[in-house]
Order: sequence, then C-alpha cells, then structure tokens
Amino acid sequence: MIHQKLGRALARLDIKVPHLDILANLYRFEGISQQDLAHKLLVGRSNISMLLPQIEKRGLIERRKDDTDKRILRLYLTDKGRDITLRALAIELELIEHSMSTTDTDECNFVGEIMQRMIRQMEDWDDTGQRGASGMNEG
Amino acid sequence: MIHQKLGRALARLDIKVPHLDILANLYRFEGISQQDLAHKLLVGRSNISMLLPQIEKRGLIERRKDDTDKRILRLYLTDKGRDITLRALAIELELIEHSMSTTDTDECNFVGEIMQRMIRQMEDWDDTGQRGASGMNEG
DNA sequence: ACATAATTGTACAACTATGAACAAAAATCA
DNA sequence: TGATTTTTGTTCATAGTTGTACAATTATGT
Repeated sequence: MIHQKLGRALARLDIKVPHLDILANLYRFEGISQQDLAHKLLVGRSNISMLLPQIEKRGLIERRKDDTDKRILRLYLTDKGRDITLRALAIELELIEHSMSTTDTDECNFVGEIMQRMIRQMEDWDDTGQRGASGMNEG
Repeated sequence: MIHQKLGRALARLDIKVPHLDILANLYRFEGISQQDLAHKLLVGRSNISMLLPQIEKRGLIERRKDDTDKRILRLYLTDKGRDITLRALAIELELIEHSMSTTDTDECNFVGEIMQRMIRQMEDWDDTGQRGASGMNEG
C-alpha cells in the first residue's frame, strides 16, 4: 500500500521505489560497494546488479573501480543524482509525515517497541515443525 | 518476513502462502466466485486464474459451474482440502500466537487503532503532486 | 427481437525478484 | 611461488504478479 502510493508519486521523477532505495543509501554512504548495498537493502547481489544500469543510464550514479581491489565497483551519486534523490526523499517524507500526522511521538515509540518485540518473537519461531528452537526443555 | 517464515512452515503441507490465502477464504465462504475471491484477496482475476489449477490438481478444491449464470465458476473445498486448510491455519495461528505472545490485548488494540489512522491518512494523501485532495482551501 | 454494453474467467506478454552457475580478482596456505 | 578457496559482480533460468486483450455469457436499452 505504501509502496503503491509512493510508487505513483515517484513517477513524477521517473524513478521507481527500488531506485530510491538505492539512491537514498548512496546519498548516505557514498562509495559503497554493490555487495554492501545489497546487504543493507536485504536483497541479493543480482538484484542490485540489474537495477544499477537503469539509474546509471539516466546519469544519476557513477560506478568506479576500486583502486586497490579490482573486483569492487564503488558507487557514487552524480550532481543530477543528488538532486533527484533529494526531491524523491522529500516526496517520501511528505507521504510519511502526512500518514503520521495523527500519531504523536509517544504512540510512535510505543508501536515501535511492540513491533520490535513481535519481530524478535517471529525470528525465534521454529518453522520446521520439529518442536525445537527455544522450547527445548525435555531433557 | 512473516511471509518467509510462514512459507517455510507451510512447505510441510506442500502448499504456499497464496494457496492458503485462497483456501482460508474458501473455508469461510464456500461457493464463492473467482471474481469475488480475487476482490477479497486484493489481487487480479488473472492471478486467481493461475493459482487455482495448482490446488485443484492436488484435489484440494473443486470448481463447479453456476447453475443460472454459466460464466461463473463457484469454488468448493474437498474433504482433503478442508483437512489441509485446517492444518495450515493451525500453523499460521501458531506463528501469530508466538509472535504476539509478548503483546497483551490493550497493546494490540492500541496498535490497531494507530495503524488504522495511518492507513486512512495514507489513502487520503494525494500522490499526483498537484496540491489538491483534502487541502483545497485556496478559493 | 436485436444491437450494444457489461461481466466472468482465461491466455499471454511484461516486469520484478531470486538463486545458481559463472568468470575475474584477491586472499589464504603450503 | 603455486594451488586452493573466497569474494565480487554478472548472467541466466525460474517463479510470481500485473495489466491487457480476448471469448463466452449475461444484462441493458430501444
């Protein structure tokens, strides 16, 4: 849902949500490698590898080989890329602020804490159906 | 994340999350049409149309033509389908209950209300960038 | 009745994300 | 040094979802 809304809004700038995910990370961590970028975005290297040419052709980013390790391609925003990124982030912020406009800080923190507990519990859950994980008290 | 966890757990029953989405709805609304099912699941008719043969071949559901309107295919669970559905729902419930085990009723309701407010706000947001929607006070 | 429009399910092409296999480069180790 | 393993990015086959076009059927309007 937020993906749809944001996607339509970003169409103005002719970029898509996954592109913004990349651009925003590049804005914060200029010179990052594709590997590290993929790790931050929780996607595979192949995904990054297919997305990058799209925004590179539009002149939003540059890929330069690392000086000492020729395997690594380091990613940099161009001036145009920085401009698009800031405008895209402004749109995203607009959406988030509007969505959160009826939620105050305490509520927000409260939800955050509950969600984090839920995530920890979910990660803890054993999906193999073999009665194990955290509940091994039958020795 | 919940999708991954649940997906791995459902592998035991050799079904996938979208299949359970369908089965669970059929369990509740037996005889529903593909159109209505797609609407409930917020997906396109084509999606349903491609998923159904997979669970039909496994003998979990039946498709029967409507008596009075020959366009409509009505969907029914077989006995085997009902059995698989209940077992799958039990797994899903297990995951949810484990995830929510550290969240009491009040917290849950609180999060629910905040989320509903957020969703309403998000739906309200204008993604065309044309300064309109709810904020038209410039006459 | 007849023509036109709307509905229902299907088939197909386009797009996205993923994992496996791969080549190049670097690190490790003997 | 030379052999093996690991890392980094790319390519490809696969799977899932979406929207469009389509045929069959039904509803609507004259």
